[in-house]
Amino acid sequence: MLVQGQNREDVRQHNLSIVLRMLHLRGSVSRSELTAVTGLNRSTISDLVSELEELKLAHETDGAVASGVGRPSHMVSAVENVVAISVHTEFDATTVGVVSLSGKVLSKKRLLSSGKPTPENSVKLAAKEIARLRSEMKSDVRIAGVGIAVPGQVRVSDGVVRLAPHLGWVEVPLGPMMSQATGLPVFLDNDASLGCMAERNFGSARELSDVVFLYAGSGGIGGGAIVDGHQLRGAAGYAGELGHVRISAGNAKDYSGLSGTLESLVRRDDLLDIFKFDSAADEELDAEIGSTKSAKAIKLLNEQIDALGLGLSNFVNIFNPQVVVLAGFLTSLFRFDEERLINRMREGALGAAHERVVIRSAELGSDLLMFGAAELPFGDLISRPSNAKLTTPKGKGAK
Amino acid sequence: MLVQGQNREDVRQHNLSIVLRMLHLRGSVSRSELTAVTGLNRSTISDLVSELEELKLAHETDGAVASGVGRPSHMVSAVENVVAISVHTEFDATTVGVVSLSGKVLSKKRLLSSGKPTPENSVKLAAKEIARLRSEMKSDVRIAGVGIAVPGQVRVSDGVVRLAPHLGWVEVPLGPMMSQATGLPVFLDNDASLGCMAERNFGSARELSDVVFLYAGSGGIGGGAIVDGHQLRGAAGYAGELGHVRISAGNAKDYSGLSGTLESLVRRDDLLDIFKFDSAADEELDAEIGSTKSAKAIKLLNEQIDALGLGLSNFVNIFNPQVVVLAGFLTSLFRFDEERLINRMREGALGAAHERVVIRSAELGSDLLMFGAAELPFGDLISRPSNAKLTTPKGKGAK
DNA sequence: TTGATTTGTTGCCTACGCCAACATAATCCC
DNA sequence: GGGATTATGTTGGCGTAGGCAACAAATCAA
Repeated sequence: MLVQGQNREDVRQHNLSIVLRMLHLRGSVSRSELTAVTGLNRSTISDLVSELEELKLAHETDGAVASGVGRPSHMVSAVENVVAISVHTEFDATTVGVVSLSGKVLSKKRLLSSGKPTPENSVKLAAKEIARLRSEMKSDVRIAGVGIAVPGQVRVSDGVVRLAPHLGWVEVPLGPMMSQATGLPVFLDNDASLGCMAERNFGSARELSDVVFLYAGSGGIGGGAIVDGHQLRGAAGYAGELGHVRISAGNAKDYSGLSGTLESLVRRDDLLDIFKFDSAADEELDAEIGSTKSAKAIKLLNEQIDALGLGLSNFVNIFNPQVVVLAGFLTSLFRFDEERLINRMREGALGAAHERVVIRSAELGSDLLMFGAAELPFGDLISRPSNAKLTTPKGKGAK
Repeated sequence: MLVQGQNREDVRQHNLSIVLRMLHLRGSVSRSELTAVTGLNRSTISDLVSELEELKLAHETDGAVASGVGRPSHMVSAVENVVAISVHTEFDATTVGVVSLSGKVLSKKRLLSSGKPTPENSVKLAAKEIARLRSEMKSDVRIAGVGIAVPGQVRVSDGVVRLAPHLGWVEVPLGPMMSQATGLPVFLDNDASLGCMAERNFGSARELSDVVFLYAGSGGIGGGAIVDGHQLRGAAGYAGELGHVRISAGNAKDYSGLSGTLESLVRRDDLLDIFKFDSAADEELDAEIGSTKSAKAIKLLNEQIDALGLGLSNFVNIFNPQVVVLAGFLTSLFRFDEERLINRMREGALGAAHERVVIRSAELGSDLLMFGAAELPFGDLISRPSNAKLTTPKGKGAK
């Protein structure tokens, strides 16, 4: 039982947390709104905001907002000079970006690598870019940490990549390695789980408590879910492998060697083949899907939509979400025939669960995993604002 | 965003809650253990226990427990005269029981009904029994409320049974009806979800944070899950329909008209047929399964085990639980060939997720849903111990 | 300008968890 | 058996942080 008692310090931390989280999610909020949402007293909010200002995590913006009669309320914002560094490791590239606590992607750079990336090379590549970024930062910037989105199963407890089939990694202690190379606190998680969190915090599932998220790229289908406001993690952090759910007795295998799974039935490569692409960006593929007249292609698209719809119906039965968010080329499938996908989903789902569920495309595009990975260090920061461990660009710890 | 601020009262409620919850779950706990687990100060625990005693929700037991050197610690227990009334509505019977806050099923009675039960008749039947039980209770008993386990989808927010196919109920406001008939606070939820919670709180998944639960009876297969310590509910309360997950393209339909679902492939009726039973209690069926030599029966059992294993592998991929708990005749399948079921589950699950998962049989037997349904009113009571609304047997509100 | 309304500020109050000192009841060891 | 040790219960006082009330400030409506 993880039932911890609460003392006064915990209360203060909790209240600071919820204020800071709100600033983080919405960028800036008026004080009166803070009192309304939190249910705390005006004077308490005032005190909390002051403390966050002293911690240099928030500041009052001049632009007061008049919402009708009465004295206008001050706007409070998260600062822009507290940042997280996001890393996304992929088969052929590593992307490194900087995200501000106020919820903006400040920079993003995709570093191409050739051949299968070894963990060592990936870390070296990312660490070098991080060092460069830090050398260019102003001295008043403070870094909350590094968040890494990994296309595979991550043991969150010790930062070990348990298995990343597409990268060919097994039991790689990526967290400790990156921490060693950068001197920064490092957090990692599965890419799709982080994508889910990003869409919930900043994208098309904002403010929702129950979300199912599916992301399909060249490496297969990943999934994530928000359950009652919390990210689905499971006992060891491996939960949410929605692409590896078996929905058919077929023999086609997915990237993990399982047959009949959603991932084996909804394959980007199959679409590339039929359009005779060697490789293509999502935008090209999307354009082709939107304009194709080929009967063969339409047949394949319909088959994929049917399989996806079946998978979604299962997830709806299991999670009863408010919204299903699709990302990657799944959005192209959805746009190709929205009605078909929705119908397939409804056919397989029990009445009550699907009644209100809607399907949406992801909003965050190529920033998705920059936002997502940044949520890991920011989450740590937000959960204990007054004990946060921040680092200056030059490497000194800063309070 | 449901982020509420916390004031001092909330802290007190929270601390009272966790102490009371611990008493409820374990029956009795020593004070020293309370301080250790909660992390609160000895004097604070002392104060909290006193308050719970004043509220007549807990009392100190004489039996001090010596755990080695040092002054022995007092045992604190939940009282036995605060009770919840559990109701389980089924196709052919309604079961009504009384469960104490200290975690004991004090009584249980199965009331047979003939023909499809209308909601009105079920309520009347249960209300009559509840009135009888109340008339027999001592005057110092206090009732936390009525919990109803319903074999179907329940909209938790307003206590409406959205759909219970086996009972033939659609949009039945069972909560308000029962509340009207008894004058007690009424809570309801899906039977399998409640079974899951019961096994987590008192059965074979005790103290675990991530649990998948499958219950199969004559009415099909229901499921529930515990995710990060919280019951899986979904946006409207319809989550956890694990029996209706499609795992095959087959044509057999389940009780909700969906084909290829786990429920359609693992059917109790099929086993009854093959053993030429008209109907049978789980014990009879279990004995027959354990002793059969019939090749046809063995083939069917293996097919069912394979289907179940496939379903479980999906749930393991999705939830990454510590344990999978099986109830109803699924335990017979499990016992028939444990190895086969485990292997099937592992084959379909990704390595990392299945490494540590174990399959267990439910422990609570026929008390399962009595415990489960009681958790609803008790959960309400425990979440706000000092504002609890308790009722005397004679119907007066008692503080 | 005056009144109404909402928000920010200030000083005081109080609830409740913590702490330290002491009392108590067991085991351990000679 | 009796002192030493150890763990727990008890008591009184302290400090912190959220609530509250009164007042100031900034808007809108006349």
